[in-house]
Amino acid sequence: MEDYQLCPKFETAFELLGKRWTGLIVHVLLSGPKRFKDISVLIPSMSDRMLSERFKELEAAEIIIRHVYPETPVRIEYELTPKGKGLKPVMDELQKWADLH
Amino acid sequence: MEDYQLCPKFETAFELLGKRWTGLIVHVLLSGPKRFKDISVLIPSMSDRMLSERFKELEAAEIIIRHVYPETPVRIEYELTPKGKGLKPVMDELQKWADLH
DNA sequence: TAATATACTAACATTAAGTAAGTAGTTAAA
DNA sequence: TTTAACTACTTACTTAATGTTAGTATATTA
Repeated sequence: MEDYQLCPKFETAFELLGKRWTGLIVHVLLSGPKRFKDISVLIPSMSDRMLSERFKELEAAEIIIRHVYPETPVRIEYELTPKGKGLKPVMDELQKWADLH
Repeated sequence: MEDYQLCPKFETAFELLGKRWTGLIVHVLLSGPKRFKDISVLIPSMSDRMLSERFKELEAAEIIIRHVYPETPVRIEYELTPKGKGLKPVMDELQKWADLH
């Protein structure tokens, strides 16, 4: 098979999105910024431990930003960066596929 | 947050594609049917054990079909089903995103 | 007879994820 | 004024997923 070569960028993308929960978290954030608790309620089968870990990875990959609002009690929100929002077409196509099959 | 509810079909899609290697395997098969060895060469960081396991899962999910050609030696090829090929737009959008970021 | 090839499988080690409980900081109720 | 409640996590431990290495079955070639 010489008709194909794997693109490294594509591989990198899958190293991230191929991790459990990551895709769902991004998908949920596409509907707007959310707090830790919001997401853990929206994806109840995911543990807090995983959410915390995924948030850190997504922040490091510059897909989300963490906003700290110094209210009482403090409010923390996670929001997609432009890079993160760029995943919308991917999610939209996946949604179409999921609906169809 | 009452402005959002997770779609079960979407969740199911991610249970599959959110597994390591699955997305890359599908992506590779979009360029045509391939043999076991071909894919293990194209994705060298993946072990045979994983490829074997993922093939079974993808076959069970009706995303790929396994063809056995009784030649000598026997030739076995894995091909995307129409359902599997339906993932092309998803992969294309992800490729665009990967190129951009 | 030994070597090579394909398409796997098995046994075991390591890493990732799941589970349950706990922490720190603050607010409200008894 | 201890007690409880809430948010955003972290820690310790268990189980599941993945990685690593070696091996199997069948056949062809040297």
